[in-house]
Amino acid sequence: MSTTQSNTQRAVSELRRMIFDAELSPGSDHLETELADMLGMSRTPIREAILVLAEQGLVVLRPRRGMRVMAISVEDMRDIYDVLTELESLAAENAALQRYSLQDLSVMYETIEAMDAALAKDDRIAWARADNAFHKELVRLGKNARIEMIATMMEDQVRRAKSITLHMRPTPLKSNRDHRELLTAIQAGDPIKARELHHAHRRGARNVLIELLVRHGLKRV
Amino acid sequence: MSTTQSNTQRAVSELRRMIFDAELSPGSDHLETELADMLGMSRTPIREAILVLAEQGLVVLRPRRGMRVMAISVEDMRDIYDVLTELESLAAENAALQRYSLQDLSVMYETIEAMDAALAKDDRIAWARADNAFHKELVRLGKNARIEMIATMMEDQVRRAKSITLHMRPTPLKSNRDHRELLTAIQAGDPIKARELHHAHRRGARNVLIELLVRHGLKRV
DNA sequence: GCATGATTTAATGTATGCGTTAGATCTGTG
DNA sequence: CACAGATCTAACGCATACATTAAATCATGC
Repeated sequence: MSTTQSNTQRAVSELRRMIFDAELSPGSDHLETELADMLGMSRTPIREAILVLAEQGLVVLRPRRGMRVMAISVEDMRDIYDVLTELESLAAENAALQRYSLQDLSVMYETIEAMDAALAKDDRIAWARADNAFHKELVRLGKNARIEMIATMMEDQVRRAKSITLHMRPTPLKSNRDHRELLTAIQAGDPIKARELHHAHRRGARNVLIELLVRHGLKRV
Repeated sequence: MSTTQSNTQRAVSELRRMIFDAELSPGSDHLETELADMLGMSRTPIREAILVLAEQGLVVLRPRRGMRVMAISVEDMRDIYDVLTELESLAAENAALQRYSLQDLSVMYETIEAMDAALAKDDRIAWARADNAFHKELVRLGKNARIEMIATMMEDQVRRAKSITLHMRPTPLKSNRDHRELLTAIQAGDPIKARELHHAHRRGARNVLIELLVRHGLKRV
């Protein structure tokens, strides 16, 4: 590959990965020097990466105390899901307005198939991956670059919480059904129904997730 | 003041101001060295500031060609207003659910008074300031930190376009009426109505703005 | 013991220098 | 004149050095 990426970019993606995988635990503090040693580069690209992560809402900067990995509370969770619910529902509405062909909707169809296959094998990881792909594709079909960007940001912020709770929840049969219905509404060019279906779907997912966090006493993840 | 702010912070706010005031014109390119000279500091804080601005969607980074000030197209405008419409409408709904007292809503009331006063004097600048204050307060009352953050980001991105078109539009009498009605709905604790009123209000504002841009041939601002 | 001011420590903010390399310019050829 | 390759230029990416200063530690008087 000719695309030699900069140390700053590598620092950003590596730190993001470490945050998502909880190698840097939520709430923990990290000095620039520590991270620089960890990633084998000087403080300069680390500083730049930290600023980027702070803008992405993944860490907070505490002068003289390094960066703190953002911990997500139940309230944060609710706020984030509310944003996702609204924006993705608009995306669903807009997608329905586009009168996409079956061809255009093939990716979406494939993600649903993948979700079914994953459930059949009881492979939660694969299921989550396909579920994410569905939501991502939905947003893409909505044709609004800002929504894409914001949805990605919000998803990033709840990534840890979602992976923690992934194995706690009952078999998500309803999710697969919801996705199929939404695809049908988009195919049929019914923006109102697409919006309503997706709104209810996300709202339901939000409540399941919050209930899980509360039940398991996960105040901050 | 004991709060000595860093050069990076100063670079961020100064560059933001220059972008909003079009001292750095939309679409223009600027090298790190040029900006460093301009602000009287070394490249290091400038580089950091540029990264922050890029994450805020105000500039794009073009390796070896400097930062380019983001120019907003009519399509961008539509996308941004759609986001604002959805999220502020949710904020309005949530605000109505809070059952705020008259006391709690006093700021909102004051901004409406200020809008009326500004219109009476035909002071567009003051009107715009009060209008912004109303929307900001509305979002605050909705109690969702992410929505506050996103709304601010979206408003920043359309700031230039709004100030350019401020004097082109007919007297915005309807806006003031809309705001009053919304306040009444929030006071009355009617979330459905609050949402619907605000949704229509924002949608209307979006259309007025887009129509102005198109009519005046402003493809990118 | 405890509070308060002095001292120390170390993390940060910033400037600087330099190697790298993308673009720009130049040069010679078909 | 157009174009490919060689050369040049300068913007950038990064490491490093150092001054600054917040926090921690210590010393001292009550």
